Amino acid sequence: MNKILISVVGPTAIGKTKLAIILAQHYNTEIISADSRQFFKEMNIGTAVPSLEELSQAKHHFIQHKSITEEYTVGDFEREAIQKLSELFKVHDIVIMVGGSGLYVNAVTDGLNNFPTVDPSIREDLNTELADKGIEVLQNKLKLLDPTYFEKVDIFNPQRVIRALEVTIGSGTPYSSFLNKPKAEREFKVLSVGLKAERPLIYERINQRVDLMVKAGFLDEAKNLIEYKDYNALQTVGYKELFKYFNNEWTLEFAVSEIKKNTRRFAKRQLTWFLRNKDTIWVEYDYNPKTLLPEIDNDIVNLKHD
RNA sequence: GGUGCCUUAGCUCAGUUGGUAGAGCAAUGGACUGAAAAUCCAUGUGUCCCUGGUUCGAUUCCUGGAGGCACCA
Repeated sequence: MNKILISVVGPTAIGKTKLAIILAQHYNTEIISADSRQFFKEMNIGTAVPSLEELSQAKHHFIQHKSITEEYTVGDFEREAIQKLSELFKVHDIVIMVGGSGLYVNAVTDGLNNFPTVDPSIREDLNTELADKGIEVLQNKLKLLDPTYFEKVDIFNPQRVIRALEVTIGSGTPYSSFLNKPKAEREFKVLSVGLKAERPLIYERINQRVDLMVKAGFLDEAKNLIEYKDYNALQTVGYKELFKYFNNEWTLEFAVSEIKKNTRRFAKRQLTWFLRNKDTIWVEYDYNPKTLLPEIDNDIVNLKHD
C-alpha cells in the first residue's frame, strides 16, 4: 500500500486552507474538504470557504457541492469521499484532505460502523417525547433496549441518547451491536498534520476574521437565508447569532461579540478532538514551507515503509 | 481645596457581627460513530488597593496614604 492521504487538521482560522494548497501544489495533487459547513453552496462568507483564487490554485472537492435544503449526513460524506478518493488514487499517490470537522475527518480516515438507515419520523417522535417528558424517560427507554450502550453513553446528552434509540427502535437491534464490528479497510495510509498556535493568537485571529466577515457582507448573506434558519446546515456559528439580531433579540454589536465567543469555543472543541489523535504531527502556524515540505516528504517515506 | 461614597476573581459585583471569601458572565479541562460550526459533562483561577495600629488572629475595626466616582466650592 503506497497511497497516502495527508490530513490537515487544526482549529478554525489557523490557516488550514493555505497549507492544504501548498501541499497540493507540492505533490501536484488534489484536495478533498472535510468541513461540515463548507459543503453548502448557499453559505460562503460565514463558513470561510476558500476564495476563488485559492480554489484556482488547487482542485478542491466537497466544497459547496450540496444545498442547505438537502439532507446530508456524515455517513453520506464518508461514502462519497471514499468513492472520490478511489478515483483520485488511480492517478495520484498522494491526496490532501483538509477540514475542521473531527467526526468527518475520522469518518474518512478510520471509517464509521455500518448503521442501518432508519425512518426519520422516529427521531421526530423522540424529540417530541424529549420536549414533553424530559430526558429521563428516554434514558429509561435506552436502559431497557440497549443496556450496554446505556452504560457507555453520556446519558445527559439528548442527541447521543436519541441517536442510539432511533437506531435501536428503527432496526429492532441494539445500537451497541453495530459498534465493534470491523470497519471498512482503507486503501491508503494517513499522515495527519495539525496546525497549532498559542491560544491567545488563535483567538486574535478568530476575532479578526469575524470582523472581516462582517465587512465582506456576511450580514447580507445571512439575511438572505433567514427563511432556512431551521435547517440543520444553519445551526452554525455566525448565522445563529445574526438571526437573533435580525429578529431584534440582540443588537448587532452583541451578536458580533457572541459570534467571536462561540467561534472561540468551537476552536477549543476542535482542539480537544484533534489532540486525541496521538499520531498527528503538529506544525507551528507560521511554518516555513521550505523547511516543512522536506520534513513531510520524509514523513511520507517513513510511513510507506511502516 | 472640602464633604460623601467606592476599591474583593479577567469583567460586573456580593460577602465575612474579626477565624484568609463566592455569584453571574468570561475563561479552562473533557466527552463524542449519520444533528458534529451540533450536543453534552466537569472546573473557582484571588497580595480582598497600600501602610501602620488594635487583636491570639484584620480582607473585615481604627490611623494615614493612593486611585476612582459624585456633590459642594
